[in-house]
Amino acid sequence: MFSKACKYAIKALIYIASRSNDATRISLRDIAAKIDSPEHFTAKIMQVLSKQGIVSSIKGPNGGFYIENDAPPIKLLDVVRAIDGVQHLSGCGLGLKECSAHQPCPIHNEFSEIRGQMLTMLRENTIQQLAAELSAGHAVLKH
Amino acid sequence: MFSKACKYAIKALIYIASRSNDATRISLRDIAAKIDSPEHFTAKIMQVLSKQGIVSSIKGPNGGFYIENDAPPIKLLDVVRAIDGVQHLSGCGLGLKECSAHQPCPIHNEFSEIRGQMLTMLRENTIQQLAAELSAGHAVLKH
DNA sequence: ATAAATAAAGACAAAAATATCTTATATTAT
DNA sequence: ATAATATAAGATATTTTTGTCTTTATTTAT
Ligand code: FES
Ligand code: FES
Repeated sequence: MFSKACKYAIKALIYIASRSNDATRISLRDIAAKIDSPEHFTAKIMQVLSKQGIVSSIKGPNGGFYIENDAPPIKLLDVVRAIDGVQHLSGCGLGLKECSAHQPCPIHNEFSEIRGQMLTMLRENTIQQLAAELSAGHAVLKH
Repeated sequence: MFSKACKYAIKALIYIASRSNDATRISLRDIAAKIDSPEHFTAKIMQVLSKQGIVSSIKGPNGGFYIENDAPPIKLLDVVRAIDGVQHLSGCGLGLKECSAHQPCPIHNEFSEIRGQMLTMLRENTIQQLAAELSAGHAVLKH
């Protein structure tokens, strides 16, 4: 559904958000440990998120990643778009060059409806909301 | 969403079904041309489908692939399961080792609902039905 | 029988995704 | 200033997916 990179990105951001109320910076090592991801691979993903302005970072001792307290909510869709690209969420389910109701593939109607629900879900859910779920102990990021 | 292999498989089967009323065998070359797929890669996929009993084949001149007229309907889910595997449709959206309501990831509720709708769609739609759409000119398999 | 057509099988290659390792650079604490 | 910490960047490796090529086996038509 999503690439591993994208899953790591979402989990990392949720973890960071869940600890960003107290202005602490979260180190890469800590992130990788808490979401059970390869550290250096995660680093690359974080760099993309950082460049896109989705997460902030500070170098040096006590440095790390953080999300501003007054930052606007980060939609899941923003993250998926940044990592997997938009084509991933608008392309034809059967791989036609473009998805259109004009020249649809055989599953266009059924597929595009579900894809639309997925898009809605990704638009309506924010990293901050999900971080609250995590903080409340209602969810986990690793097993 | 689905792998390329799986997309090719679905398209190939729909094409075959759309021409299987008249007991003709469809050659690999014809399939690849009509669904715009690499011929030998498609061959491998067809072999998997053939071994799983999803499609029938006959060698030699005038040989090719076909679907019995009185064959039971092929659910899209059967095809996805054969090519991409079942994990693809039951695994956690964020990559946790297993998806469970007991130890859910932060997007479990939202994700599993959509995944369920996808499963329902794949169960309710059959290759034969979609082939009819194609035959009626309501859909295409390539651009 | 022979030749032609075709699926089947397997070796090989290329590309993409994922993962690891190394070095550079910036920042803070001492 | 120096050392320690941590992000940033890039080179390299591994794995998976996708794609290509070659050979074999089977069947039909002649
Ligand atoms: S054309 Fe295939 S999903 Fe829209
Ligand atoms: S636990 Fe993640 S989707 Fe169910």
